This record gives sequence, C-alpha cells and structure tokens, in this order.
Amino acid sequence: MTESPDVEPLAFADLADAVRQLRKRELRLTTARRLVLEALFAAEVPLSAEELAEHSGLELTSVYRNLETLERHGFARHVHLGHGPGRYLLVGRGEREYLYCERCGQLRALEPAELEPVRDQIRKRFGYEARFTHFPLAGRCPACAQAASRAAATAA
Amino acid sequence: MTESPDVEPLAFADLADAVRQLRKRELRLTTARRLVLEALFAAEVPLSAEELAEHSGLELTSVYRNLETLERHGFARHVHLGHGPGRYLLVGRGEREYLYCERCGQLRALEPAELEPVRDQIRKRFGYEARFTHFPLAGRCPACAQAASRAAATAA
DNA sequence: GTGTAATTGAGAACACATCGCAATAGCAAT
DNA sequence: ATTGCTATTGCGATGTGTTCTCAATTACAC
Repeated sequence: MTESPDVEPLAFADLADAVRQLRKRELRLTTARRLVLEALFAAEVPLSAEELAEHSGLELTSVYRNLETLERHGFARHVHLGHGPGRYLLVGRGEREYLYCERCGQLRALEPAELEPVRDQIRKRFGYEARFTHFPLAGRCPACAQAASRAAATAA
Repeated sequence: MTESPDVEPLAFADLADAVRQLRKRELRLTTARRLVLEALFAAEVPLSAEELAEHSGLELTSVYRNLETLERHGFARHVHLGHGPGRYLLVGRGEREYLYCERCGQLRALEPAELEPVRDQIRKRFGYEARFTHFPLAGRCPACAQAASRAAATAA
C-alpha cells in the first residue's frame, strides 16, 4: 500500500490495453497478476486484498505484492473506508473520488469534475488542494443524515 | 477505538472539571486514567496510544482501554492521519475539524464553524452531511500544493 | 531451448488494536 | 480506619491487516 498516491494515473481501456502498458514497463504478465487485474476489471466496487485472494485462490501475500506493483505504476489505487482493510480499484478508465457514509457504509463515486466547486471553495478559503481519492469525504449519506436529525428532534 | 464517533461530546474546561464528569458516570479516577487525561490536556497535537504509553510508563493495553472509555463517554476522540496509528485528543474544550496534508503531514485544526460554508455546499449538491473530525479533509497544504504545481510546470 | 531476472508460495514477522483473567485498587458505606 | 464491591490494571495471548525473507518457479528475450 503506497503511503501517498503521488503516482500519475495510467490510462487503459481494457485488460489487453493494461497488458500492453505492463510490457512497456518490464512487468511480466504472470497468472497471479492477470487474475488480480481481471478481478479488478470485473469489480463494481473497490475490493480488499483478502477478497481478491479468496476470489482468485492466490496467496494473500501475492495479491498484496501485485497490488503494490500496480499502485506504484499507476494502474491501481486504494481507498480507506472507515476502519478495516484498504480497498483497491483500477484507475485506468478514469479517476474517481468518493463520499463515504460513516454510519451505513454507503459509498458514492464521483467524477473529479463534480467536486471541483467544493475543491475550489476549499482552495480559496484555506489554500488546501483537497483530494477525496485516498481518504474519501466522510460523513452521513442523505438517508442517515435525515435519520439522525429526526432522532435529534424526537429526543428534544 | 470506537468505529463511528456518534457520542455526544462532553464539555469540560480542565482536569478537575473532567474528573467531576467522570464521577457522575461511575468512572474511577485511577492513576492510569489521570495520567492519560493529563497527557491529553498537555498535548498540542493528537497523540497515538503508543506515545501516551511511552510518555506515561503505562501499559499500552491500559492506555487503549482508557482511551476507549474516554471515547465512549464523550471525553475524547481519535482522528486518522494517513496510514499509521489513530491519534487521540480531548474534545471538552470544543470540537475541532482537520485539514491534513498527505505530502508533509501538516495538520490544520479548524473550528467547525469555519467549515460550515464547505459543508453547506456539499449538503446542497450531494445531500451528504460532511464531518472532518474522524477522517480529516485530505489533500495538499498550501506549500505542498505550490511545490507540486511548480514541479508540474517544470516537467512540462 | 536456454539464461536471466521478475515473481511466486509459504511462513515468519511486524504494526496496530483487542481480549481474558487473576490480582489490585477506587470509592462508598460503615 | 476498615471493609466490601466492582471497576480497573498488568500482562500475555489473540486478532487483523500488511510486509518481509528466501528458496523455488516461471515469464520473456535471445
């Protein structure tokens, strides 16, 4: 797990395309690597190393090593959703940023452009360049926010 | 480490005040508890359990248990700064939210009110109720953002 | 096919956090 | 002060997530 994902995301449309990019970088297409890539291509949501290992029958160690390599070279990324294991995803078909509900675990993926106004406001007020790729924007999803405010009203 | 800090923060001005609140809740003021509280009162920045244990000579286990109790009762909180251990702080003298630089580790603490405009925009656009207490708003501090954009300009 | 280096499996090790349990020590009541 | 109840402690074991070591294997270039 790379500490700070400073790596330039790589663009690739499908597995064959990703493999071409691998070859350019003297990375081999081993069975293990192909299985990890396939699983990530098939995934709708970010997956933990454990899930990838179970799904593929690979050693957990090997999964971690492949994920690390893929991250280092800009193929993949991980995101932290609350406590619990990091979750991995491919970035080749476009970067995503996340909103995460700390109450129910709901994850909403956004195009970076959708967050530009928020980022802008933060930049202007605090000078920070915000990114919600590695640590998502945490809080309450609409449903949980409503539930919480109803509960507060009842308690009062 | 409580998974989701749903606990109402408690108000207390100093150690004596905190102790009064402890007593109300049938919590004892043991030597260990007092040492943890004192260290947290003295701290300028959120501290890891390890740091608290070293500083106080207490068992790491005992520190974790006290932190857990303090969190459960609304005295303390923890925040996640990148990878690495959770870091604990008292909330009695007012809640804080955080901006965290993933490049240099700089942490900026803000009054929740200062983030209200940002929260507002997020609420209007996405319906999410954002909180930067448990997972800070991550990104680049002004200095690192500038350094990065200069580097990008040079590379181009 | 052969050589070379990247990669793998298998297990140990590591970092952070929690649990079990007998011994200890706060605090209330006397 | 003493006693009794029970929260809390020390200490070791355990759990979860991740990385390391190293000999054996395998992808890929030639």
